[in-house]
Amino acid sequence: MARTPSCDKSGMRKGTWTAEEDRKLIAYVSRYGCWNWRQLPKFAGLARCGKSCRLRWMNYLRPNIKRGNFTQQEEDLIIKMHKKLGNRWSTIAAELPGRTDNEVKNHWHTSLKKRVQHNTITNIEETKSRDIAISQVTTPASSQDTNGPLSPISSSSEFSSTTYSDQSSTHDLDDFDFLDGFIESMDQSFWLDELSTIVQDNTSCAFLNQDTTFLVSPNHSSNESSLVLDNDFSSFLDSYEVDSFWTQPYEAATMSHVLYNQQWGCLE
DNA sequence: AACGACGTCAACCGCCAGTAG
DNA sequence: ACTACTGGCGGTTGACGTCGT
Repeated sequence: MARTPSCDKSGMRKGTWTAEEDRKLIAYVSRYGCWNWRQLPKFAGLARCGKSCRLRWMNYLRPNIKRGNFTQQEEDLIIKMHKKLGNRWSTIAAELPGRTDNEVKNHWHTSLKKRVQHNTITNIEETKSRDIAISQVTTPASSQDTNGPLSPISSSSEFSSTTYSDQSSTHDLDDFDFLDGFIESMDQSFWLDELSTIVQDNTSCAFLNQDTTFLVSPNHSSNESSLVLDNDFSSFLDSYEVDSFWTQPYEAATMSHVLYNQQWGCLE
């Protein structure tokens, strides 16, 4: 069986995201989470591949993303960690609350790399000057004052302390406060209450088993309401020993957020 | 005003590791 | 052990804005 392409060439939008697409993605992920990025666009009503949605959410729409210029402290930390780790952008970004790996990577390539290269060249030149000065000092004919304001040694020391200062990071590594709030507002009782209401109203297709509560569609109505279990609905029912179910259609979005087990798996 | 060079950054692409069946 | 699939990562691209001539 051929592997399905990560992005469907036909009908999938590419390029810059519109405000409407952003709104749909925010609304969906904020409420239902990222239970499956590949399936998510269908439920969120987006003509995008899952990969594109994930990227947009992670790099731009996710709460607590810090926009704007990098602070001196952030830049120092990036330079220091890049020197230590290389191009491990996600690891570096993890030390910068609110910054994404993409943002850190871009900032490195557009700004910091040049600065570091320039400083390295400057440092080499200063080292050469210092060596020359030292050789002149050790020459019997020389009587220069090496502690003067233009001393290469003091200059090099200044470079070292300002550019590669080894400041210990005091960042709070727990950058997922928004998820804490998300979980608090959507605990298990929330889901069960929500579902019990639906079931009582008998307006949706749902079924229950001992451990898990699902809301599903048997593919009898519109395409929109039968996205997950179309192909193997009967075996799915069998596998969960369904006690009862209803066959009215419901909105696809409703179904997806009731799959709370996947929800917890995503957030853990 | 027009144009090209350059900088920025959102987004895409391909690859890889982990996982489930 | 193998295959299919997913999320994540880093490299790269291209659209857009800014600046200098």
